[in-house]
Amino acid sequence: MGPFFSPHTGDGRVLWIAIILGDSCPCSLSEPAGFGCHRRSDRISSGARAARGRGDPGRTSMSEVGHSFEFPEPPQSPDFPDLEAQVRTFWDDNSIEQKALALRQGAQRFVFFEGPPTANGMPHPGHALTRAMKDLFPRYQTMRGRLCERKAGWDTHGLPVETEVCKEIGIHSKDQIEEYGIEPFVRRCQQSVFRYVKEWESLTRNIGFWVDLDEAYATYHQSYVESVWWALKRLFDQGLLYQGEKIVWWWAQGGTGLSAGEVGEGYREVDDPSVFVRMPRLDDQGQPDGVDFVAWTTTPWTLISNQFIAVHPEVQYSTVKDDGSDQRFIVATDLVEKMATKWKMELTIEETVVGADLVGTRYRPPFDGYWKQHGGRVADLVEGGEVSLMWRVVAADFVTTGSGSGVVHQAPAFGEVDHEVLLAERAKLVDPEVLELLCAVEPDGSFGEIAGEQFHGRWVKDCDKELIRKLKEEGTLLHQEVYRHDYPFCPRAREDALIQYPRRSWFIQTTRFVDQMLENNQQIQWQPEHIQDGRFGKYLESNVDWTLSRERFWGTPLPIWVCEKTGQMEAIENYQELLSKPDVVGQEKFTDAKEADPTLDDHLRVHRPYIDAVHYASPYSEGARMRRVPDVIDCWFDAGCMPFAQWGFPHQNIDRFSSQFPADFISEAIDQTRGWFYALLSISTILFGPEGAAHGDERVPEEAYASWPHPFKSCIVLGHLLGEDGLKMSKSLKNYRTPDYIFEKEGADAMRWLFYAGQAPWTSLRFQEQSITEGQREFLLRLWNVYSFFSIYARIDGWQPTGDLRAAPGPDVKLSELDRWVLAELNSTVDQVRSALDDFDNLTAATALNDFVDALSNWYVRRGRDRYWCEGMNADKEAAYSTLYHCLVTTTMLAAPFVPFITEHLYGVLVKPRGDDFPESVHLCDYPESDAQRCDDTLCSRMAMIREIASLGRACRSREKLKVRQPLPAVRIVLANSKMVSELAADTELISEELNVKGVEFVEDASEFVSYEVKPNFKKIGPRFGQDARAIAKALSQHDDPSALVRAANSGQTIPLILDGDREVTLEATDLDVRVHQKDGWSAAEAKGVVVILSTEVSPELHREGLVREVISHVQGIRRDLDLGYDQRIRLSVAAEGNLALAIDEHASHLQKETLSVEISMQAIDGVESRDVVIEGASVRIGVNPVTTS
RNA sequence: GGGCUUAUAGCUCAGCUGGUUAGAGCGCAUCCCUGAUAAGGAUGAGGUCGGUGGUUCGAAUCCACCUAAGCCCA
Repeated sequence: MGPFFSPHTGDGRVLWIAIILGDSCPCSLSEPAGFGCHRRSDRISSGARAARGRGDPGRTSMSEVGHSFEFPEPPQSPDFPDLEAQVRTFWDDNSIEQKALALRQGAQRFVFFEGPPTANGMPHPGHALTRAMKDLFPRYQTMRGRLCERKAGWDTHGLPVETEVCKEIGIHSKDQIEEYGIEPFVRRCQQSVFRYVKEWESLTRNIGFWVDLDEAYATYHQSYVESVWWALKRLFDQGLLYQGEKIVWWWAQGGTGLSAGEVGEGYREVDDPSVFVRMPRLDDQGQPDGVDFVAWTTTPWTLISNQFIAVHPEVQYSTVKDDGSDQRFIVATDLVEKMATKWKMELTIEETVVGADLVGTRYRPPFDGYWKQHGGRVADLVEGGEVSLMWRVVAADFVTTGSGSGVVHQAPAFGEVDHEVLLAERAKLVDPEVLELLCAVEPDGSFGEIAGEQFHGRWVKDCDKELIRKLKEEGTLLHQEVYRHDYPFCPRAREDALIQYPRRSWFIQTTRFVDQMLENNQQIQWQPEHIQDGRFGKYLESNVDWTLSRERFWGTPLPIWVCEKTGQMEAIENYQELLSKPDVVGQEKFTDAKEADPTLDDHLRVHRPYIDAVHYASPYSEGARMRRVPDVIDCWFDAGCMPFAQWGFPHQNIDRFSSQFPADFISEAIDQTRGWFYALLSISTILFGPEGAAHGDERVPEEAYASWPHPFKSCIVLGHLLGEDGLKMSKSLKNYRTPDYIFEKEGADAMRWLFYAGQAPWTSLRFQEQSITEGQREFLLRLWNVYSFFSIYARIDGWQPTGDLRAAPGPDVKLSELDRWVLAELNSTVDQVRSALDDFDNLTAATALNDFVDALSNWYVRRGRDRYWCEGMNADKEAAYSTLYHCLVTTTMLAAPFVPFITEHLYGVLVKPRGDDFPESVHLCDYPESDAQRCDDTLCSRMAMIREIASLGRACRSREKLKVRQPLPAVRIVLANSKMVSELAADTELISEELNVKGVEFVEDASEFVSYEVKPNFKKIGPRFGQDARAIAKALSQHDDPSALVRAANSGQTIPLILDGDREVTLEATDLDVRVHQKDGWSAAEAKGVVVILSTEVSPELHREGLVREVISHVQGIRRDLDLGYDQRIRLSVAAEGNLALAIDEHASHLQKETLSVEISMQAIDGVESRDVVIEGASVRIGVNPVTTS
């Protein structure tokens, strides 16, 4: 054994490139600057590495020698945030995003609509989720070869903006805004709109959402506003935009209605009075007949404005007599007992009728104000005849007997449902207008004159007590109690109770299009599916006309001008049209302001108050002027116009609109169901549907009238992101971290992967930092480790891929079975990922990718590691490298839409060193396609069985406390399906290596080790035999020779079976489900269809072999502690005695090979790093001395 | 009060159109590996699939009701 004995060749030649290359570092020859060195001693912290700068990920490392190159050295452990920062810079410097678009010019489009966020609030992790999801599919489709433009957008209007500004200047009521001045107020609104745009842009950039921020649309821009105006004009001209009455939640002190969202914020539990009021029934002559309806309400102040009382048409009502006083009342029959208790009366039922029979009966309201004016009036019915105008019983389905008396007081001015009753009653009249809305309350919340002197001018809620006292005095009040319920208050003035109040508003007649909207909806691909007929479908079915107008300041002005004399109205579609009107004046309000302050945003030209100042001569009345109505519109309408307004259509960009309509894909969170999703669908339906309002405008291209669905074909509805505590993320709870924190710590890819691979996108997700780290380890790091493994050895061997981008192993490469297997898995993964992504299913795609990377790392690489260790190149090693490289590159490309940063980096280090023949970015590549030739289901299921067997073998070892290091004589395998035996026969080597056993034996007649259980294959048996399935199961389980059944099945014979002693059935092999179970007394483990029996006898020879592996293990540990390079030679000394010494002697060459020892000494060497280890209780001194070469 | 959704291991979640041993990851316990190593891996414990009733030969899966939570509306 010479000093330079080579463990590989055994003849003293030193073949290792690493050793020839120099004293320390095998990569020194062509080390690209800045890429570091793989030697352990060269290890530096990630921070220091970042400071050194590793160059851009696209850096090539062409060697000086011809076309050959070397893969760059992977860092010891990846610093993802650092890598991502480099990738961002690479994208920016090389305009990759723009190139991805340019590359697909002229290709079939994949249309994506960006739902505009508001930039006057800070983005939070939830926005990272939507942005990640919005990025995945466009990125994928681009790689699939389609052109996907992504125009960013901002939602800029609405009450939230106004509220923010109000907070800033310390005011909150509408009066105060007017006092402050609409002009400065609106200008402040405009200035605040992009307050957090920097944060939004940085989130967008950091998460890797490719979207064109430079060409972003903003809803307040003139061209956008004018598109909205165009839509409104079309609606107005078709009679679909009208003025009407609506009951709104009204903040009386602030003089404004509140949106549903704001009202929702302000609910709290309060005690309100609950009163039962007598309303005397009237006979045909209009005289009380001695029976009183008992009506119930929790808002006594609305009694003054009473118009009807309502009963449920199908509920039973009884006339009852109070035995004490002889008074008679009408209440719901079910409630008689309850009322008797409440009122402390003895009530006797005299007569019972159904509610419908009471309808039309007249009564007298508790207050006289309106009664005096309208008490005797009647109106003509459409169906003929007449009816008293008010104060009669009406039918209403919402009446319940859950609370109150079953008879409900109706004041349509102060309740939306009550108001609907009024509308329904109006519809029955020949002249609906005669049935006016009674409202005894002024807009400021005080009673009007009609309420009488006592209450006039006072805040209604303050009057409840006195009102009740008055009723009591008059004997009208039957009973009073306290009712605890939730009631809304102004969220910005916590003491101000809101009231429902009628306002005149502008409406869009969406109800006329309900059927079309439903039809449209049916064609949309929703995820999750239940949105279609569930939340969204139900919402459409219960559609009410869209309340468009807002009595506010910062929003798209409603483009209706009214003749001040005649009330005739006109809609205007853009500023230009306005200027073309006769004798138009007022536009100088804006130009003057602009002159005074040149920084004034030009877009404000079309906003309040400047637009309000513009008026023109009325064509309807000589000398009269046309002036704009004061309202602005609901900002949801703005957002819903986005498909055409983002282009300024139809005033410009007609072609861009038509090529980008409808969208293939949109995605937002669940709260957008009634928000953006509804706005998009309804506006598109009423404009571009078959009966849409856009018809007749010749600027509208044919493409706009696309068949359903439009304006979006598929939609992923995202769940909400929850905080670590499982609660909704909220600023006040401080239960979330900003996305920035994650970007800096874990990186964007880790966060994206969590979103895609963690759960279905619509489940609400608990955002736990820990799950980000887990996903990172499980997928990103695992992939990284495979890459790292590959690079280390490819560098050592100087291996280089050939062929095209993905460098699939060519026909001359001698693939091993393991290679063929991993290639089959790879190609089936390609298929799965593609079809899932085509179907907008990120979870299935991500799971398939994850499984593949797991198989690649934990089976392919692990099982094939030693193929890369042997010296020099050979056919098998070539196969191993080319297979692994092909898998890595393909996986990188497959994963690119999911984790765009790390894949860009991997592409940079795996592909770009090969030269300039390939796309400069992974995102400019075509998405991998599978090679059907490589798919092999049989091989895959066979390998799955081998992995199962290996797992069972390990379970046996674990149970017997036998380390894998200890070789064992044999493993016996029993398969339920004997056909698999021949398939697996070729794989015995794999199994024996994995389980460290000397022999593998497939046992067919295994009654010694296992017992058979034969069950029916219910899936086949069930439909065929129905009820007899159970009897068959019983007969099989009680069969006296199960192994005979198995033999019959395996040989393809039919199996006759007697049921319950007489009936006979015949089964085939496929009707059976054979299981094997281990018998006691053997070290065995079982799974479905297989039992593995381990032979645990350790002979002295095997024991010594185990001992040597023990020594090897320790030596490797020492090598690692000494930071030795992977190919560093050592001199080894083992001071061992007895059995151990014998073992070492016996297996010296193996020991040398495994530990890269040039020589082994059985005595301690002086001056050498050594350590004492314990092997089987005995202390052993092992010394390791690195060989220095010169 | 109405609509929709959800409920599966200690935690986070899979479980395809019903098929008889309900899966993964994390955590935990035990252990392995050490030439991907400030990594990696295995094995194990842990579940009457929210409850009750029904349909069915068979239900985590379908139906009804109930309970709890979330979202939306009122």
